[in-house]
Amino acid sequence: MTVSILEGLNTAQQQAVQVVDGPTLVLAGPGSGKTGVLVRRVAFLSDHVGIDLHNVLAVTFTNKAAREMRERIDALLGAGRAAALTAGTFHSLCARFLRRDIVHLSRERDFAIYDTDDQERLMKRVLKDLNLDDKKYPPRAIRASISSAKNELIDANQYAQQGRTYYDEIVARCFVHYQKLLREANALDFDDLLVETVRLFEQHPAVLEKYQTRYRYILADEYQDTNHVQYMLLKQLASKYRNLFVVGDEDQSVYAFRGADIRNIRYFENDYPEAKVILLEQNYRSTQSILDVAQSVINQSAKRMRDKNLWTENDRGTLVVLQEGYDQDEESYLVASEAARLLSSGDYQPGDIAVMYRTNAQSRALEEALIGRGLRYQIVGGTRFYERKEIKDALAYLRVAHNPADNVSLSRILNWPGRGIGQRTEDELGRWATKLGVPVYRALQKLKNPGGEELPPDTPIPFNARTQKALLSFMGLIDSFIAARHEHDLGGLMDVIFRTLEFESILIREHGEEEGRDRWNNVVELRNVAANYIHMPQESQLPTFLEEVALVSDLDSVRREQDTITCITLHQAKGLEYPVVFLIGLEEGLLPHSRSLDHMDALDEERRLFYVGATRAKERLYMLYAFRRTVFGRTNVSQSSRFLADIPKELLHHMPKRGYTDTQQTSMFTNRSSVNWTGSSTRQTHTEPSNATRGQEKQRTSLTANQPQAVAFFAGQKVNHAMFGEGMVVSSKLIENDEEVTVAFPGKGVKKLLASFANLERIE
DNA sequence: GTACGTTCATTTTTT
DNA sequence: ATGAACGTAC
Repeated sequence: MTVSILEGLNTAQQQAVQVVDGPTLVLAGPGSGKTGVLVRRVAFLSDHVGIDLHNVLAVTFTNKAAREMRERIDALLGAGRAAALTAGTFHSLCARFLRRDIVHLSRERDFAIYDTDDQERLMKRVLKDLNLDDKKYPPRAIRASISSAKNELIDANQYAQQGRTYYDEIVARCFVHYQKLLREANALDFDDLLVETVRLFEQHPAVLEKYQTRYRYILADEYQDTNHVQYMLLKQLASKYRNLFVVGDEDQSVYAFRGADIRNIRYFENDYPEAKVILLEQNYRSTQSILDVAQSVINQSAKRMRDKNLWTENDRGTLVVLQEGYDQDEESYLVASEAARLLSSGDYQPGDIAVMYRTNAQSRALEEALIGRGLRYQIVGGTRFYERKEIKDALAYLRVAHNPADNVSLSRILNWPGRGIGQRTEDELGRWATKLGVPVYRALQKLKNPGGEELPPDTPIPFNARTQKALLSFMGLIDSFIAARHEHDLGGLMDVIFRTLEFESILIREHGEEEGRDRWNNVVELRNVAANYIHMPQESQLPTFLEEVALVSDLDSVRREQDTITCITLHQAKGLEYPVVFLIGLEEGLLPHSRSLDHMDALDEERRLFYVGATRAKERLYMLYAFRRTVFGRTNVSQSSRFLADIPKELLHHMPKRGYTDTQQTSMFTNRSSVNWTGSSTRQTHTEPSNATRGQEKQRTSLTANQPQAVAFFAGQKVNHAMFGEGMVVSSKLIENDEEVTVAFPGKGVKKLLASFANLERIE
């Protein structure tokens, strides 16, 4: 039995798998098989050491990783065995702990979980209450400051005490009030989930003891990405048995922006001086060529604690390709062409190919190019499914039905769909509720029943008759949903809500026939998710659903489809691997991102991001950048990424520049509205090219073929015009028997000119 | 209070 | 380029 668990592992891997007791730090390079090690270690503990998996806790980076771990354990040990294992992200685990032991917090059992958007809405309320100008103090920034403070386990009082600047003082005041409103709404934000768990453990040693005893063995993946709270949690949980097994790679630390601290690796060695340190340096994933390129970039990293010596027995493989596109459209066009070429060679399937980029915005041009080629693709992330407006609105109704104190959700739906309750009324309502010291919902209840208990009889109701009527009818709606919650299961409740509101008609009224339908389809998809909860007792369906919706990221639901090309951000790509990888947008300002240019640490993180991207590739790596790029509708000449300069020339196959392939053609023919932006981003895939797209392919081919003879002007060329003076050609294309030249004239703008009329003079 | 037009800010990256 | 936020007109 043990043999099969250790089979095919190298010495270091076997060593890691077989550690029984004591703290262990595994420093694992990319592609070193660390997931396999984690899985087999769990299997080993179970089958060789005889540990009940009920006593094992595995912290993973995504819920998807947890699910995959379970599947692989089942595959190794037999179906169902992994069910006993506790596995999940810090956030889901903490939510579970809190849910179970919430009695210790002086709060009701059920709490709402506020995501970033909810937090920001609440922050707006905070600023309003404190009479602060949200122009001067952007809710986003305040939210971010508070979030980082929480990640450092700094509470509002401490923040107030150690605040130095005036801005800190403002944040401190917001922090205090923000927490107050959160508690009133019976809500915890993302950060609170972790912070409150640490506090729970601090204040109630018995509770901590319970978990310490239960989780005799603890494993944590992606340790380099833990922040301070997470570090504390691990420390608390592991302090009894000290069987903490962490796996990480400082070179792949790319989450400093959310508080991740690489130093946690060093702290680990301080906290557990007896820790075994195991290095996994052999890479099984990539070809030597790819690894060389990745190494040459990461070796320039400013300071690394421990130089790893990554090596592989894999073949050298094909050279890494470097190519410049004229602009982002051509860059994408080149990607699509090469992808199409690889696919037609028969060596690869769409699922073997991934395109990676720094920012989500970069996926647009890419998407158009892929559609233009009729390639199937999926965009991971982007606008996340659960962040779509229609989904959030639908969820808000469910959340209020579950927890009427949830003021943020209530305010979201107060006037959606429009029912004559405007800003004035909402503000008034908020003030009134504050005065009464109750959640808005309770205030509304009093409006409904003025004779009721707590309301002093002489309290004036601050609304006129019409407004009052609107508010009361809203209340009727909410109360009917609250009632429905007890009569129906989750799916039934959704049906009631969507039918009563006439959700579909609202969406169509607001967004028009086509987009409205798309949005409604998203809502239907949400409704379909309810089916997953059908086996649960009715009363726990809604809370469980709401919790999972808040904590499950889109990446968790990525289906690894074999027939779509994956488009994904570098961050999300961490931990994944593909035979073919395109890294696009390798330019100064993008990678490294402009926001990181002034900070050395941030710059280093960008470098690691590059490294992460490059090491996702197994067989073929393409690196692209564009000569010019349009950002915010403004076009600038760009410079290739400084990281490219760190790669020795001989490691690259530098593709010659192509003339400007007139990608304008593609955009012209691509009917933008046919691109479905509203569908669930990870689920939706472009299936087959529309007729229009097919026709376009034909035209495009013939155009490209004729172009060299026919086009007299090309991009980048300098020209002189009688009226506008000197300018530079942006693009040129054939129109019937003439040529339309787009020229940028400095100070005079971009003009479209017909070659036969404009009398353009070429300048060399 | 809403409907429309205009301005303006917006893009890191995520649980 | 796109969408949210603000202003003016009903």
